[in-house]
Amino acid sequence: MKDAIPDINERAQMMLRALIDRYVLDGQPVGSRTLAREAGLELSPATIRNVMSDLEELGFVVSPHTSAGRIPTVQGYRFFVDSLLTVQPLDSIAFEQMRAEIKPEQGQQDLIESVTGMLSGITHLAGVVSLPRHEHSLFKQVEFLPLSDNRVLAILVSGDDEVQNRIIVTEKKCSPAELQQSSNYLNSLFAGKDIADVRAVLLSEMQETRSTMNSMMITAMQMADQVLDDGGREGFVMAGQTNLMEFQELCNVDQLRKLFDAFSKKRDMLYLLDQCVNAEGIQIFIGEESGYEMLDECSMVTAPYSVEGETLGVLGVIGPTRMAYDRVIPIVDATARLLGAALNPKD
Amino acid sequence: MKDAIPDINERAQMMLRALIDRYVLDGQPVGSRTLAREAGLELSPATIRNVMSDLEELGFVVSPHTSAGRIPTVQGYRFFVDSLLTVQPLDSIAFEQMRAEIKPEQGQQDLIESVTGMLSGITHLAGVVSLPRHEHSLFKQVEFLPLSDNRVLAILVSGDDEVQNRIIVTEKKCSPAELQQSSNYLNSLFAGKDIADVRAVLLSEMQETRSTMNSMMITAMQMADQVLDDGGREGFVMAGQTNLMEFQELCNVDQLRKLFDAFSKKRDMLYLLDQCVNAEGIQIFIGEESGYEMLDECSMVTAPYSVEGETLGVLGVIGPTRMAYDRVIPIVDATARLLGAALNPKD
DNA sequence: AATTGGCAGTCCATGTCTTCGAGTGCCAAA
DNA sequence: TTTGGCACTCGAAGACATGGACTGCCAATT
Repeated sequence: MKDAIPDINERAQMMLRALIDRYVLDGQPVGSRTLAREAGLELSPATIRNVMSDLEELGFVVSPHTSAGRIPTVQGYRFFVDSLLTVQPLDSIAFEQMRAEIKPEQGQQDLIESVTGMLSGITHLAGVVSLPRHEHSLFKQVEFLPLSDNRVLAILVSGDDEVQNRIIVTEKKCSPAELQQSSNYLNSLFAGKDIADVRAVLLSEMQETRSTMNSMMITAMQMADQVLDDGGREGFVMAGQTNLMEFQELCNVDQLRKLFDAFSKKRDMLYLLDQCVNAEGIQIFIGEESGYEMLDECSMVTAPYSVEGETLGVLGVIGPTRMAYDRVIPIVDATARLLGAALNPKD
Repeated sequence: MKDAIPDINERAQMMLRALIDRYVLDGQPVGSRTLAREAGLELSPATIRNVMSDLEELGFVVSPHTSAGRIPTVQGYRFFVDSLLTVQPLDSIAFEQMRAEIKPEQGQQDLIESVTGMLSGITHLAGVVSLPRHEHSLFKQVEFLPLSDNRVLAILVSGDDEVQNRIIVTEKKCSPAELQQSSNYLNSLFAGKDIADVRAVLLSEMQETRSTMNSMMITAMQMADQVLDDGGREGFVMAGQTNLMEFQELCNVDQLRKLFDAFSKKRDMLYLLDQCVNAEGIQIFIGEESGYEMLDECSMVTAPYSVEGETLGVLGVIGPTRMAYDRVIPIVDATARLLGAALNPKD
């Protein structure tokens, strides 16, 4: 009873590390014999057992039943990644290989998809990339094309050369000439401005100076309002979900189904990803820490990606709790950097 | 040896139907007792056994082992759907419900996705819809926007108001004015023409009359060439894959993995769907008939959808061989009609 | 005080046996 | 042609024994 601070001495730490390393390999509970052989320390199994007993008391490991070896708990992994894990940056050869796989020339959507695929391909886990935010992108150009009746196809080009097209419904039927007028008007008025600002201006204008506007202007404003309402056009891209089927601990169909269903719940996934977008660097959710029951057996390693200091989104991988964090972390990190670079317009 | 044509009399057919109906319910081999109780015929199990023995000889059923009931073979299903199955058209209430779920106002991509989701939602199977072909769509308008260096963002609007945007690489750096000229030129020249024709004209023009064109025209032609090369922009949309996890016969992880991997092989899936696009109405692949090993335990029910008599694509569902064909077929059929209608521009 | 070897005990995985039930095939009777 | 009866087969499920891989604890050793 001398000290409440647990005696988590160097040797015990070494053992926890060795145990996790071993457990990551095959997912089997690790016994004292095995550890004695593999830990590098010259100790007998009996000694190991004593230490393991301590680690168990600290909550870092458990045995699934009386006469089984130990497996790491969530707390065990947490301590491991926080204090024990030394990540070395990706070696430059691998980094260059990854860079070569990313072709910034392509459109943004394709870029994101190829990055997601790469992420899952390299790690053999499920890769996920949230679509970049567009909040501070610039209004570049808008075009309107008449469809049937009072439906109009609007094409909005923003400063980063992303094109959105959307069908909007107008109050009355518009002639091609009217549409042309409207787009000219909007283009001359707003070109180069920040889209978020444009919306704000638009709304106040419409309320305050409505009477002084002619009908063309009103129509133009109303259409612009619809176009610029991005309605939270957020999303994410996933790849390699089937990789998770390789892991026995996820291999019962029920578990898998839960997982896959979760992946298709856009709202939940976005919420989860949003939690990571504000963090500085690599974030690691282990098991239940994510707050989502369906991801209980899973961990998530994420990193935000950014262009010129502004964070645009998050990317990462989802895999079983027993993943090779030391290998995965640098890969996620590198991918975030590379994606940021590829999205930088002045490359 | 009197007759090679098997004596597949009415009663035997009734039994095969009853057996399949029963087997579809729970996937368990069906024994003579059960059938005697449920088939509606007033016959003893012993009689049933005799008939079953005949059906087995014909290859319509097998028993997985000596003392088990019978299950239908692929040939059994085939005979069932070809000769025994009476599909009644979807009742009008259900049909109207489906119609209400399809909103033709939205863009084509969204439409396809919602239809795919609906298909899998209603059938509890995996739904798949191939993207509509665009071969005979009309050239409506093209716009060029300068990006960095000699990259140009091209926006092509076709007659069905689909918008494609693509980054093309030009030989030399183009000024905005030049781009404007080029697009004007192309728009005036080709507006309203069939895109396939436009390409053909383009190619011959470029070769024959090159000398008489000014440089702007050449540039315009070259860019148009890149834009119109649709590079087989074909694809498909899938939904509800996780529904397949409900079926025990697909529930071992290996099988599932094969299946899911197959789903993500774009090339294979397209080939498979292409096989159905030429058929008139509902097509049914049972088990190995698809020619794809990974779909051995699966059946596929498809129907082409078309607008004004021209087939644009295929849609359908993928599920276990023991699916409720009588329920699924009318749904697939109705969906194809509804999608065709929703895609019809003059709705 | 830390480490170690030894020993009893626990628990799971595996294999064997048995039993039980569902189902078939065949035969003789109706 | 249909039916009941009977022997037989096979798989699923439970009981049981065996072996192996552990742990926990204790006493001996360093």
